[in-house]
Amino acid sequence: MKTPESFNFIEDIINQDIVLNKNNKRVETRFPPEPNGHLHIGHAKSICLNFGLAAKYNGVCHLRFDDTNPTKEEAEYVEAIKRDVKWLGFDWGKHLYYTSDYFDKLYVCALELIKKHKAFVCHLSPDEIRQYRGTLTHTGQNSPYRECSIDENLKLFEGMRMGEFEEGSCVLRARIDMSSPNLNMRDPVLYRIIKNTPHHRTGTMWCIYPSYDYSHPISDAIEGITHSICTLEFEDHRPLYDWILNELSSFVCCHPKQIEFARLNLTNTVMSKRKLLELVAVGYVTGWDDPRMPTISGLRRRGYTPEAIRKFCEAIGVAKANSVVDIALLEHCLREDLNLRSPRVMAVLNPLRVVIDNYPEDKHEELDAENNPEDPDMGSRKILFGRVIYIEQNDFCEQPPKKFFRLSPGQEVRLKHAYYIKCAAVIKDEEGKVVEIHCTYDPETKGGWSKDSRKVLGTLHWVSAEHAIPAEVRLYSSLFIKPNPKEAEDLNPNSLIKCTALVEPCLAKASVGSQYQFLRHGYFCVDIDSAPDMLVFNQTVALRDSWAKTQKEIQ
RNA sequence: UGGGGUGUCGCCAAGCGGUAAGGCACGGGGUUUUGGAUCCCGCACUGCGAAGGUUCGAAUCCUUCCACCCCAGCCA
Repeated sequence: MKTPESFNFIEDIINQDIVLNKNNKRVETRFPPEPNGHLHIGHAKSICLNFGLAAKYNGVCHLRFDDTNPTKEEAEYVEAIKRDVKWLGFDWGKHLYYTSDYFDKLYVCALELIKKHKAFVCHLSPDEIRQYRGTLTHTGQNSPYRECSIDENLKLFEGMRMGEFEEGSCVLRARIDMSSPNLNMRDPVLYRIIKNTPHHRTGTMWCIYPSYDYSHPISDAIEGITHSICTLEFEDHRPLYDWILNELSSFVCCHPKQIEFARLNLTNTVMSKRKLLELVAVGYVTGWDDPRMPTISGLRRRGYTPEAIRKFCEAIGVAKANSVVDIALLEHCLREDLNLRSPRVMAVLNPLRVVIDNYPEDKHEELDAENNPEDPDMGSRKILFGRVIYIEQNDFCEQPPKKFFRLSPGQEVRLKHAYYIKCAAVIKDEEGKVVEIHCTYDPETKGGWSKDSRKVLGTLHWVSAEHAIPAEVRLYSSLFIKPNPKEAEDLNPNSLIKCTALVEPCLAKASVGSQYQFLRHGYFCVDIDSAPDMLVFNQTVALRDSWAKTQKEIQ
């Protein structure tokens, strides 16, 4: 994490540009998603970076949909992306753009390149283009169409636009250098023909579409972007980005600076659109918003907060080294945020029936329970106590290991907000499994305090058998077993475990999305699958569990 | 084997010639009506991919080497 005085390398560049009075000290960035899929936590890094930089330098950040390939893009994704960016807490204001807004301008620029003899229509087949391009170690060969006259090219390109050629029969190419060691400079494709696939915004108005390499620098320049931030794999494209803007300098007003940074990788998950799509398509997850997915919609449904994600993006820093961030850092940022805002509530996931023998049969009491020890302003609620309660199965052990602070024969524990109890008898089934225990309580310890201030080691959560309501709880762990998953076989078969829990009655009217801490378990939120008669909770993240560590040491 | 990048603690990441920030993870302790939270302490003892060199002084400059990542879509 950076100290307040330290800047990341992009900020260093911006600071220097400001000192040199570049762009009139203006800072303008953009987040340019292609509407061909859903945003994920990796995009969040880019969004936080671009919008964050703009905010920090009193600039603006545009949201621009890079919609130059109708065969892959859909309007539905546009709306989903807007929703996600907004949810993350960023506002593009009036700066919502589409590359397709610039198709006319892009076309005129292409004409200009042709007139300068810097672009030509090439009739080589895709396969031939590949062959002519050469390899990493061998230079390419000039296309036989490279020396066609300007007038001929103008005519042909116009023909392309008019739909006179079939898909794949020809393309517009830049005329740069087939012997360049940088393959991107070997006469790259600027326009290709796409017929029969209407564009989600321009319909059938165009049958030629600009490539990323061609449209991106021009779109940036049109919008007056000062710093065009992208990921590392575009580093090789920067000479082309600059070449295009230099050749078009009389047509576009400014020349943005392309800066590349390392994309985010997280342990135990995958980030590429292809792999995420595969998880959805194969049905390993229920959809893009499955709570196990690293998509923004998945994280949102899981119960992540925008604040936690932003904090995380701040914590991981921005640099050029390829890296894989430990998912534990994301979870740390999440807990840090949820700890302060989540009301505490009791839920028993694996119930064990407890009868308190010396508690009157028909009696029940209302007890006070604070909603959040971190925040007194969140107030308190009443909880109901009675003769029969449920505790967690693993909060009882007949023959406890060392350092077991919970209920066992002879050991006194506190029921949170209620009374001290002691185990008096254990009832088992034929197989020897504990099915019920009988306890006695100390009436002098109401609220969980004793006058003699005797110590109890453990405090257990519980619910009243008579009042608790059932709820489905979905427990999640990482989608992949290995920190750096490669194949489907690295998938975690137990990434989702469902169970039926007993929860406090106050949750009966909990609304979808609302977030709670289930005491001693973790943070949970109400899932959209909830029905009036059956709440469904997603485990957002478990509480840190030092007992689990101690147990491992003991073994 | 061409070009472009990157290598600082288990994982991120500051450092920009003056003697290795911070966060996560991990370990120890205090406190605690969540084995939560919180607080304190420890955590790169000539070490910054390696080897040489320049310098009073090098993670920072120079040289050579090594490792890893990206590029041969009419995808972005």
